[in-house]
Amino acid sequence: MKYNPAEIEKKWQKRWEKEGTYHIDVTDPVHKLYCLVMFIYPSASKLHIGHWFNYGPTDTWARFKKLTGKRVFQPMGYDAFGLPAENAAVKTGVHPHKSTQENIEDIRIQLKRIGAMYDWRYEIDTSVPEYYTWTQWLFLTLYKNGNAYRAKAPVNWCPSCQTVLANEQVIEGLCERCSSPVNKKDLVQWFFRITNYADELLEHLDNLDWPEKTKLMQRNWIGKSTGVEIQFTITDTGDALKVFTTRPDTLFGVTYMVLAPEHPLVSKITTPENKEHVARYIEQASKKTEIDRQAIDREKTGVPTGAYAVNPINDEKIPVWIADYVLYSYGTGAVMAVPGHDERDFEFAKQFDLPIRNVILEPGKNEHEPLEKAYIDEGTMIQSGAYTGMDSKTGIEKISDELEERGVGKRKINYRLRDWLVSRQRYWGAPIPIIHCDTCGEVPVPEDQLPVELPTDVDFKPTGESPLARSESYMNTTCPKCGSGAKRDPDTMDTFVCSSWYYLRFPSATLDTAPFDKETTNQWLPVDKYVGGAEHAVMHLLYARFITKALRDAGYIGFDEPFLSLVHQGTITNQGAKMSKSKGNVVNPNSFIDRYGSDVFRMYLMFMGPYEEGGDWSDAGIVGIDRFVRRVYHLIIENTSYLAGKFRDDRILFDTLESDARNLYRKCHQTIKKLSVDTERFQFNTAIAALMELLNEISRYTQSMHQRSDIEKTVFVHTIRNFIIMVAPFAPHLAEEVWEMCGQTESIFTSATWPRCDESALNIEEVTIVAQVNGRIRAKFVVSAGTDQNVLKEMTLSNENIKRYIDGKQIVKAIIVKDKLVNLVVR
RNA sequence: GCCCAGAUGGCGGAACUGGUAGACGCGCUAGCUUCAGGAGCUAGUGUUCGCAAGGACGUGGGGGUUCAAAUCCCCCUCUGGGCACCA
Repeated sequence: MKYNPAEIEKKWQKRWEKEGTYHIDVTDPVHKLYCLVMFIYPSASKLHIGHWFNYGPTDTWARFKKLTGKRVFQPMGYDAFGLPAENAAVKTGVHPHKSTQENIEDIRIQLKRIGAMYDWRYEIDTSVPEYYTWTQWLFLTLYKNGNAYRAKAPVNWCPSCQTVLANEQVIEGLCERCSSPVNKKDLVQWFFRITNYADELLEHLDNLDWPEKTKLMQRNWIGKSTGVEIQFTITDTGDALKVFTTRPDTLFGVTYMVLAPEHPLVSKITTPENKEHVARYIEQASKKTEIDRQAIDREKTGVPTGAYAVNPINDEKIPVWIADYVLYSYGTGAVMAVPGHDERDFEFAKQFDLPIRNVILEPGKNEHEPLEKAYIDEGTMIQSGAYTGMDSKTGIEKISDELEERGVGKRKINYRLRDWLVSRQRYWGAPIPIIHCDTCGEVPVPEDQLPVELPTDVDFKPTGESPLARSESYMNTTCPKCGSGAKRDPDTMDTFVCSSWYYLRFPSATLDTAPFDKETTNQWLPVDKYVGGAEHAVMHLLYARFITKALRDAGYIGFDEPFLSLVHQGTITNQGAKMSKSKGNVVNPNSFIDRYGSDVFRMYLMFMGPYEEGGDWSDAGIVGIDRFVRRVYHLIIENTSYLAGKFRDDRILFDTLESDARNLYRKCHQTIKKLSVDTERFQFNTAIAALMELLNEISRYTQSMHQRSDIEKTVFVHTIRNFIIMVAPFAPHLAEEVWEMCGQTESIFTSATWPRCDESALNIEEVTIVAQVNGRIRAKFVVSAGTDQNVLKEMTLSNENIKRYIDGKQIVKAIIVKDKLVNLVVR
């Protein structure tokens, strides 16, 4: 019989579905394990290799855990709101609801072909009212707790997408979606107060089993810095000018001040003769795109305001400038410039011929040498009044103390993280459940009036104004408070809001009275293993952590973190480039599934290399996995007479085994050990290699099966049964089929348990000793393990080839490592 | 510019706390088989010198530590990822 994956895979997928093999009863949390892959974005109707690489291996891990006795909950859903669907709709005229639902239909069929353990009864779709009702509930919950607010702020605007963007969605000054240059605009927008949680988001990273790289990215994004807010005084007006610095030790080196062009004090302190220049500069700065502003190699620009400020440490009068290298959104929007010890200030000072003062002496340098560039590290304080001679580290503390005592400074912590801008001027998203009333102001839609349904009869062409604003029937409503006529909020939510809480929804996917059942949620969450792309390191993953904490504080859940353990699959590239439609290098998995089957394809993806590294796509080796799978299939067909027969006995005593039965048994248990460790750690490539090694050994063993003794046949059956169970997570359909051939009637995933390693069989009995002379290998010999060091030395000395290298020489030293090597050092 | 990760045969990749470099697979070579299919089996396969025994060289480049380095330290090159005037 020939291995026919198409037939076998169909058969088992049908049977799993019919029997509900992977159904999980969420009311019973005993041995629960919540394994989650990032749900799918259904913008295109085809699964690509990246999806398979995400879902296949994760399913392997989940199946492994199931076999070890866990009750694995593995759901799947659709992140269905979002710009790509809407942009496609603008182009094709097909309504995004229609295209999204059609895509989901296609995608579901393809997902099922993977043959993963998804419990489809818990499927979710973020774009349907059954889901977004609760996205709106989430918004209102944050609103009630002061974590959602509306404010006017300079925000990122994508002129192509015609909407605002969160900071996280601006990549190098370009829109994350469409790569257009992003502008700043002053707009009233909705924000989530993620900065309230900045410190906790930073601190809790330490407890998470996440890739260090990802934690580091989040730490950098949060960007905590400790310093002092120092108050300078504007001489003419008496206004306080506050600046934040991490280097109060350089305070004696301040030679000018700089305000961000947007700083409110600018208009007040600018002297009449400078008004025109300043106004022109502000005008120009506001027109720049983020790219222009951020280009680091660009020359610094700025203009003096004509005002002066007084340095509180030495009463020195210094000029105040405005320049766009100072960001209004960070700290106080103003800086004290220390050109001697800050690269940016140095560059600016050079540009405008401002004085540069050396106040931190670099170790080994002469105080009177002029600075060639800013010295930004620690050193000895000089020209610093009473602080001269102090090391800068101490100086930071001492000067901070003095400023605090005198009431002109305060220690402060600043974060780079900004509040999350969640409103969007687009159509295909969850409407913001707020009503604007002329008398009552902002009024939240009462919960019992949710959902605020997204109307379908809207012209969603992007114009920069929210499409919903054009729908009178949508916009006009009554105020829930006073009953008079009022307007709905015309914006929709960032799709990252939908995905910031979906993991909470899964176990309660069908619940229609609440976003999630409190008890079930607290039992099944946090997610035990979360798998998805590293591109979400700071967006989705940070948002989800924040939402979890906010809901905890609102009293809905009893845990701090949503994802205890995180794995990122690597990226599969093609010819070195990320696969994308525009590059035309997308590889369609379907041709491989048709030819080799799902088992072979997913296993090949796992065998290609380390899971977390990904790699460049090549189908060159897939035949290797195909051969492996067929060899397994044929090996079992040829031996069913033993497998289904009387040789089943798991109580084999290793000590009674001899020769190759002993070796096979040992190999079997070595493999069990390796598979258990490697599969747990997502090291699928080496796990599969170990399975191949075991198969090679079994094949050799079976060549003389007919003349083997009963005990030898028993060892064979024992090994092959364990082998099938170990193959099962990697090639589930194949495993079911051969398991059935062995006379089993129930699914391997419900009837088998992951084998336990017989430690007594692992003792290595023979070892190869490497004999070296001066560190170079000159001979090898096999001895039994534990052979005495002196014996090893004697054997080395008497070795013919070794003799050639030591004759006539003096042995200075002999290094002998038990069971490993002998190294003779001769002169 | 700064931070992080990496570089191993013709190819994908293995290698525990420094102790046989190249597991496993692809490819290639030879042989055997077959109801000739994109099949199976056996042996070989880092480079190089040699009939062989056995040498020399070898983990991006250069230095170092050590009896011993893919592994530890320093410098450099390249590749991938992140941040990008955050004071």
